[in-house]
Amino acid sequence: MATTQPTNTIEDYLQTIYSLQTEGETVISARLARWMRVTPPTAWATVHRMERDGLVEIDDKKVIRLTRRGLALAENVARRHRLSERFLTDVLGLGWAEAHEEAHRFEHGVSPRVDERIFAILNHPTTCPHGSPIPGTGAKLDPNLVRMNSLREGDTATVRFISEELEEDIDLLRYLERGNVKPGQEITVRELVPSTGVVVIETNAQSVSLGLAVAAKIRVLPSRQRAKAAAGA
Amino acid sequence: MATTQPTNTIEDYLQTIYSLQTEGETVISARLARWMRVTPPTAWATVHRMERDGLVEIDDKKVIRLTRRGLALAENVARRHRLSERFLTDVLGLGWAEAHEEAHRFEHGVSPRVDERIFAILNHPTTCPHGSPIPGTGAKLDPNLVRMNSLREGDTATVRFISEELEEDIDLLRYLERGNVKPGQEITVRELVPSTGVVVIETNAQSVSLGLAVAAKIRVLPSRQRAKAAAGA
DNA sequence: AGGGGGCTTTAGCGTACTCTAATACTGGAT
DNA sequence: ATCCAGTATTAGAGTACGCTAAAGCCCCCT
Repeated sequence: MATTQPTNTIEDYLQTIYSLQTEGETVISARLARWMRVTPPTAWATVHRMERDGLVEIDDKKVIRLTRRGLALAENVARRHRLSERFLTDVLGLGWAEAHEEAHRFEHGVSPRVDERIFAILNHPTTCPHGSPIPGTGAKLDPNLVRMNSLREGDTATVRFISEELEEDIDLLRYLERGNVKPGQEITVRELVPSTGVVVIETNAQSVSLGLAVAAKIRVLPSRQRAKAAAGA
Repeated sequence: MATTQPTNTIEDYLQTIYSLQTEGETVISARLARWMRVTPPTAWATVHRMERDGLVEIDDKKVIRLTRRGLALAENVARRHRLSERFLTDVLGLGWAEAHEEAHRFEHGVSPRVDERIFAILNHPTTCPHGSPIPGTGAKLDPNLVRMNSLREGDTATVRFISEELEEDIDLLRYLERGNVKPGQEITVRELVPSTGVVVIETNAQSVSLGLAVAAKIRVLPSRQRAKAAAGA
């Protein structure tokens, strides 16, 4: 059962599984391997250690799911991560794009006492700078959000959420930051031709091009809108 | 030569060796083992890995000394540690006694960027809350300081520095905090009888008793003073 | 001289985490 | 029916760090 504190590695896995799971993705070992930048056997072994320790369950289709205990620990890690991001941007003045990477190192050193103090100093924030809700605050992803790739040309919407998955790519984050594709920003879809695989949006009078796979991991709140198909997964 | 980043463990050893070395103590493996709370064979193996990696040298008397490279890394760790302590107390409002323990976890997550931001926000502090100089600021331990156990009854002095070694004992730190034995505090020696092994001092009208071994690890700046013997090691 | 105590060092082990190479499985697409 | 891609899994290895048990060393004190 491993009563001891999870290692940094295990904390990272917990956090990743948690993010994928809450974003409605299926978690399998191979995906974790890519995300964590380790080889498949490494991820496999680690996930099985987690199963042994009662943090996850693996069903017959090899889908990994957090147990109650794993979820509790994962929420704790995610909270520290997102709180750290807020802290690093709002108090220390780090860039929006760098925050994720820095928080990744920072989060492991945040004790409950420090968590509590940071939370207070930030005035009880409910989301990280990229829009993910901070566990423990009661905040949830707004179910009215829609994936950006499901908008149609001419649609207007407000950016609300950048997937944690995209945050792993700091160059992409920098590109989004330069293009102002950040929570709160209003956008208009200029071009969206599925066959080209590209969506072009306008933010603050600048035009930004994104691949559809990327757009699918950005969630927006449509403005007026003749409701289109998919909202969820 | 290990170009890779030191592990947290190695960072901790570097920091400990650095503290002992700059406080004028001789560093041997057994002492590190006690400080790090590991068994002698563990400390021995770790120190030898450090030697292999060019961080320390071990002379024929088994005394461990930082190499140029080890020193540079150690200063970096010590800086992050002491800066973290300042930050945790001054910005986050943690207690003086808890700061060391918390900083111990915190320091490993502080990147150069974060170091730089914290340093700026704190307005370029030169010491940690317990009086240790922060490397990189040019600050050094004042050579006029004297170990508290070398004072005589009736002497008055100002506390300037609590050894990092004492900081490992959080109960002792709490005791010192309650008794106001902190940098900046003026004290008067009420009793100091070597045979009893105890020194009794007065701070802010309260009386505090300390063992001589502890007093030897607290440095003070004597006030008027008919100079007594030892000042250094 | 002899005995301790404290320190060092070797030997042997165990866990976490990482890799490469190679072997299975599984579910489509030809 | 077959083959391929992606995935899972086994085998074999290596490093870092921890531990216990058991020698060795050295120096000091009686």
